[in-house]
Amino acid sequence: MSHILKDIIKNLSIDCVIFGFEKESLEVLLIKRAINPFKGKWALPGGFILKEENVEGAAQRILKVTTGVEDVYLEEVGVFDGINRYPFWRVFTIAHFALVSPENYFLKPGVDTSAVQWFKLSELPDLPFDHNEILQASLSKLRTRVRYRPIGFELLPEKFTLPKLQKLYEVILGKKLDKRNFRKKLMKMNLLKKLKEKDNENIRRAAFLYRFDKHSYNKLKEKGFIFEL
Amino acid sequence: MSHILKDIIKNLSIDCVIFGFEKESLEVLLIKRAINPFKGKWALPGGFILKEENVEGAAQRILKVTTGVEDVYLEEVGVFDGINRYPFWRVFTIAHFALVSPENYFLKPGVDTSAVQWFKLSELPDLPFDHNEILQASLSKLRTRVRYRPIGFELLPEKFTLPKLQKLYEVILGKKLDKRNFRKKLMKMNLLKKLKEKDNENIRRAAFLYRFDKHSYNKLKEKGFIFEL
DNA sequence: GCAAAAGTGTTAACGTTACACCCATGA
DNA sequence: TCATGGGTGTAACGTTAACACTTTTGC
Repeated sequence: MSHILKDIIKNLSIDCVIFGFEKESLEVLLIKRAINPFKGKWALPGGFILKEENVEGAAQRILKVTTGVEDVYLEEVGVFDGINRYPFWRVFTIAHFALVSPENYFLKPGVDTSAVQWFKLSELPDLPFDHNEILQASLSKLRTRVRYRPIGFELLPEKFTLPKLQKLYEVILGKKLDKRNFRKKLMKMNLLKKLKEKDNENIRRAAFLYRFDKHSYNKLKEKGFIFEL
Repeated sequence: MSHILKDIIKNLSIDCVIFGFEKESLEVLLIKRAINPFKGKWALPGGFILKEENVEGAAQRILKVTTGVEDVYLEEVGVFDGINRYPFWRVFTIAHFALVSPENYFLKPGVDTSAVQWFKLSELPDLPFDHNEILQASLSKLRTRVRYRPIGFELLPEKFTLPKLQKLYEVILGKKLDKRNFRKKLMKMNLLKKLKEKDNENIRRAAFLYRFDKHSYNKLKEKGFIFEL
């Protein structure tokens, strides 16, 4: 850590599982550790909390300085408390997951990290500490959460197509969805604004772009609307 | 605290909202603080984590020594992190809620507490620290949770009647439920075992007693069953 | 015998699921 | 012109919601 010891709360850290969706699959951003313990191993980005920080602030700072990823959607997963989870002294860690649209960010290995890289869920290396466990818990929370909160959009660029969104849900939930039913359900919610533009990717027929309308969502939510997919 | 300072992790505490259901209403168990800060005020039971403890163990110990409530259902709500939430030094607290069937326990004020008492939700005193906020967050989590996990039973004695169970859900969810639909839904789940006994309370017609069948639930859960009410 | 709470089925409305063809575009 | 993925409606089904009367029992 670049912070001196007296600045940090020694017994409390943050670890983040950063999820990204790219090339039709769900990926996790790992850092290669440049310091001990586990120097040289791929691990979740993490770090200690500074004395004057709150939890969310610490998490955002740590993501930024270790990976270059900035100002992202973050959700607390829970506290991990294994007595020997950190080899040098007792550290409780507050696990989070972050949702990121990979093309929005330039990755740059930063503090205490020698590399940053996306890994497909199916090609994850074995992780040090209790990071495997944290990853599983985060994934499990993401899968439940994504059905009841409109957070899937956080994994896509601001403008996205319905086929992409559907693929995203299929990948996260691990099952195929019916195209017509999926669209019908989403459209009835009135949360997506159809744009005049189309997607210019290298596919055959271009798909219309949509934007998630956060403002409408907040208004509906106040009236008791509950997102469900 | 009765523990000397070197035994505790100074920057990490536990606070618990203990919910109980009695006389047809939802109540919260508060303790009267016997030490500073806020000596003499009603507050959530809480305390510091010991160096060799895990979080759940600490929470169970704290509940036991402060209120006499033992071995209860506990769920983590989240970390509360206000920089000045504890006036003497920086303390992050891991908030939990506990579910308790009040008649199962003898309350006894213990470590650092001079009294223990149930308060109706509608008659809560103003709480010190960020305990009002913790209480609201816990209540909100309970309300969501109770619909998707069979945890309502934790608030009732082992044997309970369907009218009591329905009342419980009505109180937590804040709306009246249809008797026939409620029973139909529950019965179809095959989670309740009807007993031969009836309730011997001072009411007119006695209601049959039921027991939640945890074993069946676990088996169903493995097969993908999701409780929903 | 009456007041108070327990118990019990049916129907209509609604939401979910299943399903197949035409369209636009680039190669 | 054909291969690829985008876009669209309807009917069957299952689930939820609405609703009223009979039973038991203590007073």
